[in-house]
Amino acid sequence: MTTEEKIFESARLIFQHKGLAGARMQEIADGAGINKAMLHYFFKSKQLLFEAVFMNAFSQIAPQINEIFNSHDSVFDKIRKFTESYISFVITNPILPQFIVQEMNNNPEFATSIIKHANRPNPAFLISQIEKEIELGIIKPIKPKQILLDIFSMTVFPFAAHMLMKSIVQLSQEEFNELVQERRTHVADQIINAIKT
Amino acid sequence: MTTEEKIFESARLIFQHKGLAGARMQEIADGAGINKAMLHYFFKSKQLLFEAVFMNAFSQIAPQINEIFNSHDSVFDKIRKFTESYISFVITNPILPQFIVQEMNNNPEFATSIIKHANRPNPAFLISQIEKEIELGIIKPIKPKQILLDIFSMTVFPFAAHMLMKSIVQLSQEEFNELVQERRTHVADQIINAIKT
DNA sequence: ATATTTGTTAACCAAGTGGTTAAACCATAT
DNA sequence: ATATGGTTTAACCACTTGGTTAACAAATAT
Repeated sequence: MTTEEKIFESARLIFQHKGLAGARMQEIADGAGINKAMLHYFFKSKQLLFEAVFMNAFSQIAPQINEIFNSHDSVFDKIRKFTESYISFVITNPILPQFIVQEMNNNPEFATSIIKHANRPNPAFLISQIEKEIELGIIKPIKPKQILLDIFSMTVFPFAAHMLMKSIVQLSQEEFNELVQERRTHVADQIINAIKT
Repeated sequence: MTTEEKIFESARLIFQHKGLAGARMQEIADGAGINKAMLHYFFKSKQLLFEAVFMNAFSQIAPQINEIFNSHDSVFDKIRKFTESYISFVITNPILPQFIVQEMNNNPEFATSIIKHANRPNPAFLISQIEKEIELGIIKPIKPKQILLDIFSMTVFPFAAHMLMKSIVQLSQEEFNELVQERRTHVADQIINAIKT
């Protein structure tokens, strides 16, 4: 692993756990096992190092969404594939959703500007597909964007609000892990049951 | 408004927008229009001032949940009442969910210790009620805790992940506001349609 | 009236912050 | 071998951070 990679990895861990404001350059350097000056040698400033980490995180999340949303499956199949693959992915990267949510909220100007450049998810095709299936009588007449909010909410929230959910629903870590595994199919079942005619 | 209240209000605004790590004592003092020393005079330290704000936020969220969850309504009525009243509440306090979620994730030791003392929501009664209605054939056999996760996810996530949802689902602020208003009934409809036999 | 407690301020402080610099290190090309 | 380029470090710097102090003002109690 090159020094630059060691820095990036350490920065990723610390930024994702403490956020931009909570992270310390010295701590990132210690985590990478190198001198603090190297951070600036490779990444110029804290802000730019953070942006590298954030862009990387966001670019891991975005393409998956487009790939499935723009395929040629039926809406129900898309919902099944999306929740299945997305929850599987997030299970292996559980801090990612909360990191992206948090930094987009805390830094809205920066976040919105970044996302215009990145190939952000585009739900337009899926939305028109839902409208068609509503006309065909396959799906109940529900605003497509409400359905999208439902899907993302049920998929992502238990990870983004990990500690809050553990506390409110009174879950042990094992119980949480088990529920979240089951959600790979549960979420699609719930959504489809709710919207099918 | 007393000086202590002015400090608390200013601290609330700044902590909720920037988090514990991002907030600056000087900025809080400026917001309250008083000298920085007064913060320590009334609240001893940044950590304690933060905890006062956090506790207050959490105590606004928690009791509502218990009140509805432990009433004598049917499960479906509870779901309708909860989503309706909770979304209405959060519409008037839109930063609250993201604040609580963020600080609980960034500060897990503190958060879990706080919540033991506060009268945290207790879903035990509602869970046993769901189990009963499953046996009676009113509700499909679904793990009650999955249903709870579904309810909280669909209710809270659009607020907690405000910026992300606006970006991914491509919502203007007006569109977001409209959808969120409709969600007061939409969420209950979706959940009930998904779980009723 | 006067002592005492409570509220308020400006000035200060040590520790930490992100960031810089100049010198050293080290591989490789000449 | 040695000049050259990128890599790495220790020491440093200006500035910000949360927090303190000592003096002062303003109520309040005596």
